[in-house]
Amino acid sequence: MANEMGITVKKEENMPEWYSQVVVKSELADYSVVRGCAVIRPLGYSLWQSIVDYFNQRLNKLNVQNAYFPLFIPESFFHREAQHVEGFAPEVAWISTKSDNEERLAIRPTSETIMYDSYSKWIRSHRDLPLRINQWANIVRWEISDVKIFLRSREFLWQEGHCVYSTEKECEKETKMMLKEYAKMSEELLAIPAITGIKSKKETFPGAIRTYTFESFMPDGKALQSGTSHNLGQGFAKAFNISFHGEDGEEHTPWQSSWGFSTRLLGALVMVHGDDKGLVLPPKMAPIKAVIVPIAQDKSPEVMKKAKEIHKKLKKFNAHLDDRADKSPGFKFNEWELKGVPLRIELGPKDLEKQSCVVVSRFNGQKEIVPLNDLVAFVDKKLKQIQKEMLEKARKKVEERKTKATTYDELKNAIEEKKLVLAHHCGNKECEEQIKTDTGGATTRCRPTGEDKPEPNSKCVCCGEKAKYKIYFAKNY
RNA sequence: GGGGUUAUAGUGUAGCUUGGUCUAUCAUCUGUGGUUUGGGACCAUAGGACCCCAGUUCAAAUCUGGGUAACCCCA
Repeated sequence: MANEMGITVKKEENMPEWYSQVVVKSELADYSVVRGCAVIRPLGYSLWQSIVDYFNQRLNKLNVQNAYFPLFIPESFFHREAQHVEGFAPEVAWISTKSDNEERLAIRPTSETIMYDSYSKWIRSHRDLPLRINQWANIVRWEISDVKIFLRSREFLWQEGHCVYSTEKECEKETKMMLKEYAKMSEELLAIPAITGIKSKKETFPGAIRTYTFESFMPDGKALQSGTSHNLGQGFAKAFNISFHGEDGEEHTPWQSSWGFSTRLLGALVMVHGDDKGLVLPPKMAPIKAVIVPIAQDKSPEVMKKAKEIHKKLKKFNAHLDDRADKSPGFKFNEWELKGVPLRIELGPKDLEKQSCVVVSRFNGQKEIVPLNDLVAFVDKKLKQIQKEMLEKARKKVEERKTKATTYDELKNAIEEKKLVLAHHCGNKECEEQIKTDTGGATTRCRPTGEDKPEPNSKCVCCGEKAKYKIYFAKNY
């Protein structure tokens, strides 16, 4: 039955509207009265918390420490690195409250400058390196006025890691390592296939010499930049006077990297896994991994008694017992499906007779009758299986959308067909711009890791100049 | 930057052209009581709204002007 409580549009037919409905109706997040900003509700925040917990464990293993730097950045800091100021100037929000002789302050759009000012004081010796610091923070980028919750908003949450190394080699090695960490997290935790590679010159972070990226490919044929790891070279170090005494007694300029991902990942999670009934959460992300729905609970005290028993047994999965008396089972089924809970356990009088229950998987709708005695082991196994199968399913969808283009027409057609297109490119910014114009906004995504070498004597798909590398093209979020 | 559309309970809406039983429709929602329960149950009962400011008028949700906000289209 069509009802405005549920999702009223199909994912395939109108993805922007579908996305907005899923996010709001599942209570992940909500729009706010503040223009350009969204509210992350408890369910949405718990998903972010899952990511934070996972990543903090990884950071600990990688000897990265968490810290916190000011939200405000003096205007002059931006001007120290020429490309950095040029890249961020249009989207910086400024504080207008200040006394006459005070410097104007920006609200951080990213924290390189404010952090590196401190770094210059802290780093003296090669013994102080490598320095690896991460901060969890909120970020403001003001140019955005139309909100797409998690994907585009003026304020968002992220982590930014900022490391300093004594050698170029070590810096490059760890810049790449962090990208691998991101890809691993995307696939293991979020069950989202990661496409990794190097950004083109045009898409490189302002102030960096090289940007590694992991891209997620959405079901509507658009790519989403989901995390980046930048080799900053020595530009910021020079601009912020970071130097160290080497073993040789000489003064040296260190090498730096920065890397980050944001609450955008939650947007990807919704789009990749969600369906016409709402959210679908991978078990590792779901705050509640199973919900128990008793049938005829008021008529049969036995049902409630057993349901409570099961609830206790499934505590380690943070199972939820939905014992609301004023809601029918059908209502509950729909509601928990909307919220994406991985498993639903139905328990009614008919099940009690057989000492079993019905377990339904959210992501494929599969129903299984499970003996009550085997339930805990079954749930454990099933959750692991679902986590794996969700990644496989998502990966298969991405692979189906990958294609290659050797001519400009092929490229344009493939983009039109919502593909992720691999083609030769000359590496010129002007040529990238031309492609963007001709394809209705498709941009170069990345030179895929290990697959970006051009064929001998190959030419750029657009301008016909000698190709420098192979690169993915797709429309962009 | 230019053009268009809209603004009514928590949500979605009817009413506006032609001002007057509008004491504002319907559904959902929220509270309470009861009957229900294997795919969005039902009955009873209560609650909740005309974006803001001015003007016209005996009389404004409705007409006029201004403001504000949102959405859409074009550059």
